Amino acid sequence: MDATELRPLLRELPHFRALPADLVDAIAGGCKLRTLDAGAIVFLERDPCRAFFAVRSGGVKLYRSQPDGREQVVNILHAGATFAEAALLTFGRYPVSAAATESPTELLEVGPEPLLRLFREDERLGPAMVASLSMRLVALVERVEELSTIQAGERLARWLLRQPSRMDGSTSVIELALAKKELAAHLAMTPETLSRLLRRWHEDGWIESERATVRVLRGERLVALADGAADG
Amino acid sequence: MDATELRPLLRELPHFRALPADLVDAIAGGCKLRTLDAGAIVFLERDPCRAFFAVRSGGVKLYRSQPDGREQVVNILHAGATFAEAALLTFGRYPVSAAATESPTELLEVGPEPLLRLFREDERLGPAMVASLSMRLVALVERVEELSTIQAGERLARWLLRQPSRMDGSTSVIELALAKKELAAHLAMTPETLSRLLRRWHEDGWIESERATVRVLRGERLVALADGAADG
DNA sequence: CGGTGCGTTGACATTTCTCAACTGTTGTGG
DNA sequence: CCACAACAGTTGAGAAATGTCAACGCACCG
Repeated sequence: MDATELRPLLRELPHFRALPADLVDAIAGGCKLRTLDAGAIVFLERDPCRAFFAVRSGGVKLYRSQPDGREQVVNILHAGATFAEAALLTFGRYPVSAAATESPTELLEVGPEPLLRLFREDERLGPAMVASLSMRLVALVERVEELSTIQAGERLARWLLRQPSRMDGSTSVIELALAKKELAAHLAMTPETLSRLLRRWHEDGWIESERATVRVLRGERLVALADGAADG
Repeated sequence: MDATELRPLLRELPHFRALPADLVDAIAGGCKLRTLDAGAIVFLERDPCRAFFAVRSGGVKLYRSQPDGREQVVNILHAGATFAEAALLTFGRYPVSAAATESPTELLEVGPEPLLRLFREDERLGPAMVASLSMRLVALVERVEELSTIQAGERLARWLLRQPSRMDGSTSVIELALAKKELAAHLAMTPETLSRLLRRWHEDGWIESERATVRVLRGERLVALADGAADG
């Protein structure tokens, strides 16, 4: 895998999309490709930060291990996403742990030198990274907003509304990118509660749920729930 | 208020701390000082972004208005904090609303031109802003982690542990920077639940709570709760 | 001194969790 | 290719935490 093959990959990343070819080539020279099995650890929180990563295929979860042994999943990333670039530029230590969730998962590993050099040499990289960090910040703010809502059904409705969906006639179809167990944790509820919510909405006749697919027959119900309507 | 008076103020800001004096002077020339009463709106979400702000005195809350009229407080800022700088560089629109919470609240308003010029001219500003954004990102991740915990007492314990405190003998004293009503909203619980938790812990004899002051007599109880121990 | 709003308390309703059992799917090894 | 193990998901019953509603005290501000 040489720089020629890596270049189109890098150009897909939000941080580098706007950069000229020669700079992308420069950074491609410092990359390594890692292939992981599900469960493999990329790094642990508090590890010294040696590189940042881009997901080429598969999936990666970022999580924090809690003192009682539970783990809190902070984010789940798929192809095209990058992570830990901020840690590389600032803290020197990773603030979260990262592990692959699929087999195989291919990661592009970018060391500090090319990135730091780039940062100095191209003044467009700074604003680009600020932009991409800002978008994550906004996404996190939305997640906080979502979690601050007290009713479990409202949290789920809000989450569903923010998922990418395709239309099939008048029903919108959402493919769950997470296992239901993980989705439940993400929404601060138990898998049982998630299961019961989906069942109740199904019995009320306005969603269909099969495997990892949710079909919303009446979107206005979802919006009403997300806006705080009691779910009767 | 001329650049000479503004300079020491700017040097206190995380983004500009490391910059040489001449650049700070340059940016100080583009600043305005605004004095607000409690409740005054600084900007509304979706407003076009004209400037970013630094808090000189008083307090500012960032919040999102929800469709049903409730408002979700995203953050509360005091002297030394900056906000909206990322929006200024990237989105063109504010993602949240901002309003003063105290009378008087003094804000330093920094327009886009000096900041953008600085960004181009000094390659240290980019990494500095990335660093400061990263710290906010980490703080938000911690808040998500906090909110993802199901037990209200555990959420409160975690929040208390992250607050600045001064030691008084073997007890740590925490001054609440928020009204209890707002703290409850911040922790996704009702004011009643917050009140009952503090009372129960007081009856159990390991905290004292008066007005906006909480004295933790036995810190290990707090840590145990934050680590997921049942609160009996 | 009277209002306005925060904070507290109690009684009650409800949601949500916990625990346990069961089902279905997936992947593995014989 | 089948049997079996492991695990996600579902369901039910009961318990516990937390929200709701209403009333009251208390501080702060005009």
